[in-house]
Amino acid sequence: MTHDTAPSRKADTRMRLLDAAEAVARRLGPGNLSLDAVAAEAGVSKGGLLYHFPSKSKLLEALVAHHLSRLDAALRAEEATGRPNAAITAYMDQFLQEAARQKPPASGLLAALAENPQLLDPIRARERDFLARIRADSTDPDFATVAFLVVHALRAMKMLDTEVLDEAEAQSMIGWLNRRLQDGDT
Amino acid sequence: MTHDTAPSRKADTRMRLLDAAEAVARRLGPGNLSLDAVAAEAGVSKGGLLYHFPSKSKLLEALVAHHLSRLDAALRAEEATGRPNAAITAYMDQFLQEAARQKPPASGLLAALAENPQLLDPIRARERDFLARIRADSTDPDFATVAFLVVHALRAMKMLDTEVLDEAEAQSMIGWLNRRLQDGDT
DNA sequence: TTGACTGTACCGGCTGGACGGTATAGTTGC
DNA sequence: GCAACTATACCGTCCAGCCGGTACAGTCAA
Repeated sequence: MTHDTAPSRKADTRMRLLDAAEAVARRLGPGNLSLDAVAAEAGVSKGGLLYHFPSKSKLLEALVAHHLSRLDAALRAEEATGRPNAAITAYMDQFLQEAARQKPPASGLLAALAENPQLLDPIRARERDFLARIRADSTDPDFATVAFLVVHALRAMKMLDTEVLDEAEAQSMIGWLNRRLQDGDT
Repeated sequence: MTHDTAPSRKADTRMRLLDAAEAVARRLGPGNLSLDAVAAEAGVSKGGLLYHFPSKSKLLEALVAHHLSRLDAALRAEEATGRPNAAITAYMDQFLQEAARQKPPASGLLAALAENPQLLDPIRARERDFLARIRADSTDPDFATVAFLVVHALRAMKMLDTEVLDEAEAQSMIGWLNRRLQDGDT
């Protein structure tokens, strides 16, 4: 029970706790996230949880940071090509990949929002940054902004489990935008 | 202090309570909405609050219903003209009007979501309904869907206090969409 | 090599406060 | 005289954060 072949037991437990927090938030509702429930879900005691995250706020903060770093890493790689419209294209691709993964990105984010809206400040800042980059390197800033907003809406719907458009419709929507982007009409 | 020129004291108090709930949700965060805080904000005793809404769940339900009825009334009126693209045009106009009003629509909705995501089911259903109508009476369903999603994104951002685009940018975005709709390009 | 000591990772019980809801007795205005 | 409240007290539950442990791996000195 005390072997340690994994790279880091600590990092693994941290990750399990973050995953557990998202699962619980999705199951019980963003406002009903309790530390006890998270600990139980992760198979860790409450003390153990508080060892890794000294307060609930820190846990939610980590949840936001984790979400951000995943998105950011995926984007920077794709965006580095430097072609025109690279930023918006990467943004759309990233969404498609994220959507294709079975794991619903689900919202520990909503739990963070429920507890303290300020926790989402980093996300707001990053989103503004994305839009600026998207407009900067696009051939048609207005249209690129439209594409950005469409992706934003699709993500928001997934987060809220809304499903106004199904998977296929969302994909065809993205395809439609991509085609317009390459045609470059004004 | 005890004048009563309004049509109904009961309805007035109900409205004040709903407004107070939204204000508190915005100030304390959606997950920190307490009945005591709402009663205090509205200048009503806790007993009075529970007289009108026998449980917190009922209050949140009423918040959702209130939001829905306002949106619906505004839309049906504008949509009744029967012209092509009437639905999506009405949807966009409605957003602009709502945005122009000083009152941030703010989200008692988020409070409802935090407590129990199922409370938003009526909103999801209505949103699906809107999209269906929008596609049905539009000259270019794909483009109408894009417009719908853009408005959706702008609303979501307002709700989350994101402000990625400012008022003027949002308006110019809507204007851009409107122009495309009237040109009727494929 | 052994025994004292240290730091890390984690356990689980407890407490104090917040909050939803109940109860009840009184008050005001139409 | 009833509907629409006010005022206050109270109960039970939930929950964040705290704290005193435990297990164990590594270190280092004698």
